Amino acid sequence: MPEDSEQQTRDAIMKAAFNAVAMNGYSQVSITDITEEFGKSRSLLYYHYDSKDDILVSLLEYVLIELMAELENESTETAREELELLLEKLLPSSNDASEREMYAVILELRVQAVTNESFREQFTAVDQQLFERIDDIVQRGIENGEFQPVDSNLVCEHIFASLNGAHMNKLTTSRDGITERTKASLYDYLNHRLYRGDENT
Amino acid sequence: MPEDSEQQTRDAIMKAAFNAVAMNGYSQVSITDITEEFGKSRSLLYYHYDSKDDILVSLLEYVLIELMAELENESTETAREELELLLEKLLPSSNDASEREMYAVILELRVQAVTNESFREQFTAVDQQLFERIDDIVQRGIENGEFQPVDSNLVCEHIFASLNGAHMNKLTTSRDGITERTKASLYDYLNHRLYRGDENT
DNA sequence: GTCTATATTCTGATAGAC
DNA sequence: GTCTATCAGAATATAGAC
Repeated sequence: MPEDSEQQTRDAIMKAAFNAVAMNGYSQVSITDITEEFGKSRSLLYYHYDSKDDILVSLLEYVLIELMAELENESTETAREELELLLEKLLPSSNDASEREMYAVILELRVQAVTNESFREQFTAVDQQLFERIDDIVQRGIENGEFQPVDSNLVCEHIFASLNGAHMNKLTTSRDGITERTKASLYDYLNHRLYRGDENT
Repeated sequence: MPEDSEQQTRDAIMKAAFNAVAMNGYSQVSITDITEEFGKSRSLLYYHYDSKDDILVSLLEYVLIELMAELENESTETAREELELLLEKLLPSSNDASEREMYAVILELRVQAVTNESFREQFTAVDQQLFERIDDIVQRGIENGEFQPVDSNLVCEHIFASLNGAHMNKLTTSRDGITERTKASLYDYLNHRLYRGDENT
């Protein structure tokens, strides 16, 4: 099923917009910046999209779809494996620059949700999906006895906040070893609050 | 010690810039917006500040100083009291609009740190201070036997990430009861990981 | 210190040729 | 579909009067 060329061009524009935002941040990005990343003419953007706003709203959809695709389920033996696989994707320890770019762009877009209702709706929906995804895993773990019988909502909410906070810390400060430390602290939490085995200290 | 009038004007401009960012977000704010909040002429801004950039960088300092002032120590009997007093300030449950504005503006500014080195330096320094503040309390609690003998760094890192994530969730999504739920999940964590008393479930 | 007026550059967007 | 040329308006910033 080959993509038609209209869709290819639109994708290329999305990639250009992504790079432009990654480079200078949402607050600085202009149509000219996107054009330069795109490599074609400025007016061509307007042939494929209605306005700058249209491009940026489309970028949000594009990025969120890409994110959710990366988080697709893989079948695992245990709930714990599934949870840790998901967390590893959501909080990659690698210093992979493209992973960082991805989460940086999402953060830039996310903050627009503070003052932009349509952005907020999209993030609300994605968070809801992600929350349910984690909740399913935790409940599965509780039911089959892998996990302690915790209040799943409470634990998921906490995992969720930790993840968002971890990205924030990683992307907006330069404290040493912040990624690894935040991650270790999340696993420490899971060890004590969720997993079985009396390794409590 | 009455402030001189130069400082008063600069403060008024800072408040105007704060309101302008709170209203439309960092990415949309213009000198004209700030002028309208300020109520005087546009060029007066340039008499007191060098440039738009200068105003925004100064706003960051202004807001961070205000934040740190709000978190000033109060003497408490127990470490737990001190910790919870601090967390209450950092994560107010009230739906106070001005508290929300404050954290919204900080978030807007914080995300600029992704692509702006001087912003990142400032947030790194503030986070470092705040981290040490929490770390002191936790260590005090451990030493006097109030808290469990945890790895203080690990626990503080986790509290820290949860706080940032809580603000993010609150400000960029509309999930129901998100503030209370995130907060409850943090206290659940403290109950099980830090406080003594065998209320483990 | 504060204003009005203006210079200048940049922005988003369109028209029209190919 | 893609380009060049161009518009109208908004942006930051400055000059100069009071």
